[in-house]
Amino acid sequence: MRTLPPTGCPAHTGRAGRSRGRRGAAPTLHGVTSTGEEGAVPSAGALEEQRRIRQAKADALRAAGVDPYPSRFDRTATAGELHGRFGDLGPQTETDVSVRVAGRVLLARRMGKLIFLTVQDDSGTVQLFVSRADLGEGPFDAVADLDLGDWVGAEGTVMTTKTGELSVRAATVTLLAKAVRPLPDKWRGLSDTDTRFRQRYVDLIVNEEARQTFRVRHRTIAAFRRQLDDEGYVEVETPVLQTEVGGAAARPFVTHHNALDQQMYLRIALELHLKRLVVGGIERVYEIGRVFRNEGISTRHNPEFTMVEVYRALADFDDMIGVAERMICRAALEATGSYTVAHPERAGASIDLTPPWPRRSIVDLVAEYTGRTVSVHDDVADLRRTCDDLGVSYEAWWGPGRLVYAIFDKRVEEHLGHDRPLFATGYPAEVSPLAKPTPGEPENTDRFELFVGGRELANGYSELNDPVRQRAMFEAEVTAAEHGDDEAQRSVDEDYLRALEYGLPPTGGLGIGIDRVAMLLSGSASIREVILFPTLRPEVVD
RNA sequence: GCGCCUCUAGCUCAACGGCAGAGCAACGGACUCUUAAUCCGCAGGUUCUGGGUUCGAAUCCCAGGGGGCGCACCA
Repeated sequence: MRTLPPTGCPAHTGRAGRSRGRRGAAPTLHGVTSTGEEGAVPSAGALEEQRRIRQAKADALRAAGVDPYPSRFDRTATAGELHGRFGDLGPQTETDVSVRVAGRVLLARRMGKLIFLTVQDDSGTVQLFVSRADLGEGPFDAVADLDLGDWVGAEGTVMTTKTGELSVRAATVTLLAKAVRPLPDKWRGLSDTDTRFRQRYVDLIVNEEARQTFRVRHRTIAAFRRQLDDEGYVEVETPVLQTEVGGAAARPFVTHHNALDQQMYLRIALELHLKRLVVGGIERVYEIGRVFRNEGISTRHNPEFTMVEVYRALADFDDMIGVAERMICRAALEATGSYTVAHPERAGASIDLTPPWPRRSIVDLVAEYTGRTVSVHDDVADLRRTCDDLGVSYEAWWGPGRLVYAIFDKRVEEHLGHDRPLFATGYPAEVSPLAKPTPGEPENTDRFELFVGGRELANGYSELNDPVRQRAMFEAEVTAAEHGDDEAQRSVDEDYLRALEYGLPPTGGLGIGIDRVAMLLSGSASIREVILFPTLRPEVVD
């Protein structure tokens, strides 16, 4: 193992340490804190006191010629690498392997002339063994002067302590960045959810579960990309800012472009642009991107969330069921290593993701869970009575398709996918304006939704590619909007129809809510746990 | 939007009509193998804000604000 030359100056952090514990030594901390004691100014409180003290340490270092925020540090090993390479070293072993590690000081155990620092980097934690005999008095005092939260770099040799703890016996310790705010309680961590989300950086420092959740999210997205790449798809990016939104039923966010003096919207779905690309000949295409829906916030809804939408020429909804299954199964294996995941809401229960997943039509499911036989061919009056019986509310202008779907949505979905994922199929055309009708049955479409743990995770269908029928469906949406459905599309997307008129091949489409998959695979009960910075009310700063 | 719950030191929490407290963090000190180190000492408060009831309010009431959960919304 190579020993690195001592590029760091051993006295680096040592200088300022002399200001502590030595009578009459130059820049004392007290000299800096002696301001702001006026009676007119109320006590700044414990936080201000701690920040003042830490800032004074940084100022004292600077005055002594040491930069408390230096530029770089040559690290040769991470904590994880050290545990991987030296994890089986017996107790009280000294090696001559020299390494340079860096990270944030999480814990400090000061034992007089010996200090143990627990330092955390991206890969884990490792202990620094700091001896006054090794460093000399000044540098040692500087280490004693470090605060929890400071970033440090250390050069030293790999060793284990009497109790077998893998450590780096420090020859030099360098302050890399001074933290002037204190960390939360070192044992209890940070639990206030509002603070955890607003100050996610602190959450990530002190809560391993938070770090793990976002590792799962990253692996999920990476697995989706790999699977689609393996199947020959092209990843693209389409506009977020649009003058006309469509592809989903949702209220959009409205914004304004100054130079064009044009009202614009943030997209609510990826669908219509991706299908334009299939028209253009990109036969297998997908996008992973943020969509925005101006709706309520809940455990399962954030106003901006991430979807992957996938379109494949010459395929139908049945093919897309396979794509969805392969993507989510791969994500489960790569993110968690298992097809068995904890049920998000039922303590102790688990869900088995082993493919293939069962399929049922929504009318079968309605019959099973409500005991009612319904059909899009039923009279509206009969369906309304069924809704009344089941306590499902509806609007006067709804046709049979909306009524059947409402029964399924309100009384059935919550029961689905608790043991295994379930594909529900056979959705009414009235609620599926972009889906291709089932052959010989124009009131229904070749569409599916995937349910896991009572939640909708994915949605897909054989894409409607007949421009005449698509125009009729759009016009029906505009009518619905005029009836007060504020989630229906308000105008006919003429450019999209023009694209269809150039010929969209038979195409299967699929959309998966990535946040919900991340929730499932990370065992998170709230969508806010899987979004780094979820939407919150603005912080009140006083 | 509606209902219920919640807000106390930097963090995690007590006190629930009668002197606002503890642990950790901080600060001063002891300590050369600790593991949330330990020990001694010392400080830190607009009890979310504003009203009200009361001899007396962190505590009870009203209004407002932040947050959580549920409902509604979310093809």
